[in-house]
Amino acid sequence: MDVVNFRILEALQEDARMPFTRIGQELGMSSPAISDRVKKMEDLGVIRGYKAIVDPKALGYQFQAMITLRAFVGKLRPLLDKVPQLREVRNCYRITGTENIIMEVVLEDQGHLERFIDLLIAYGETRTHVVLSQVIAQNPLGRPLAKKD
Amino acid sequence: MDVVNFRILEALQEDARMPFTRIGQELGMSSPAISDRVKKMEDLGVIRGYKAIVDPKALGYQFQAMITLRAFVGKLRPLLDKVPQLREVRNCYRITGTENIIMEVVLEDQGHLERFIDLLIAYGETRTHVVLSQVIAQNPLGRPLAKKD
DNA sequence: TCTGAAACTTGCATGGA
DNA sequence: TCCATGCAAGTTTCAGA
Repeated sequence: MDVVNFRILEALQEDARMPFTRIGQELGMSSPAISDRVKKMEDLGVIRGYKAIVDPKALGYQFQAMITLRAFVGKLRPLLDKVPQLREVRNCYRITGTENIIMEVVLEDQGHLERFIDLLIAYGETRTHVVLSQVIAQNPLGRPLAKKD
Repeated sequence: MDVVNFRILEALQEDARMPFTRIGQELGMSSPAISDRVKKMEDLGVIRGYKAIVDPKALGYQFQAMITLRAFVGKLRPLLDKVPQLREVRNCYRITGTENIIMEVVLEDQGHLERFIDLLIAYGETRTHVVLSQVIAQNPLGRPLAKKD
């Protein structure tokens, strides 16, 4: 993971479909050299995949919400098993603190929000925060400053 | 936005680098047809871009955290202006509720977490939840069920 | 939306630093 | 180990229908 790899990561986090030839041009390298480095980073798990970023609003999802949940005793494991089946959940984290879980969800309308909360209250106490706007979205990950290599 | 477009979105959310020829094969269409539809969805803002998904741990970030913040009077706007400059912030949302802001951050070590919190307390009261694990990451967005088109 | 041709990109093998 | 070159295979783009 030298400076060149971080430049490549920067480019691919900005546009995952950027051709290796163009990345190579910007770095003064050939495309096979870029290709090799990318493959290596994929194998090492540094790059976990490439995803199209889709706008929920444009698809008809009126709300986005962050929901925290404090699981009832014995209900955390069942919830963790359930969450992957919920198409509304875009991201879900186990966290420290009084709440156990925080998830980012997309909802079609108010009725959908209500049904979704109804589903969750079987597992724990929830707090819902409707998203007003996204200030930062998928900010690229840069090189850690403390890293010495 | 017909069913074909949703199939294309599905494919590109799973792997943004998937060739249009292969998407076309799976849908029984030619690659120019796929290309046209993708370009149209880009122009409409349905597809906002393509990003490589990078593993923070593999880059040397030891912690991930969700931080909520309740801004002091008059401090919300300055914070919103500041947040885009913070490389630690991967996502940031304005939300409803007693907290105004929730952000997902990556941190190199405990000292880094401390410095970051120190920076934030000038703007409001924070609550930090260290991420233990990510249960769901970037779950693809599907077709809204209520949508009629 | 498809076909077909041209331009471009990627993958692979070889060779050099 | 890392990179450049060259070639073959695959992909995207553009025109015309």
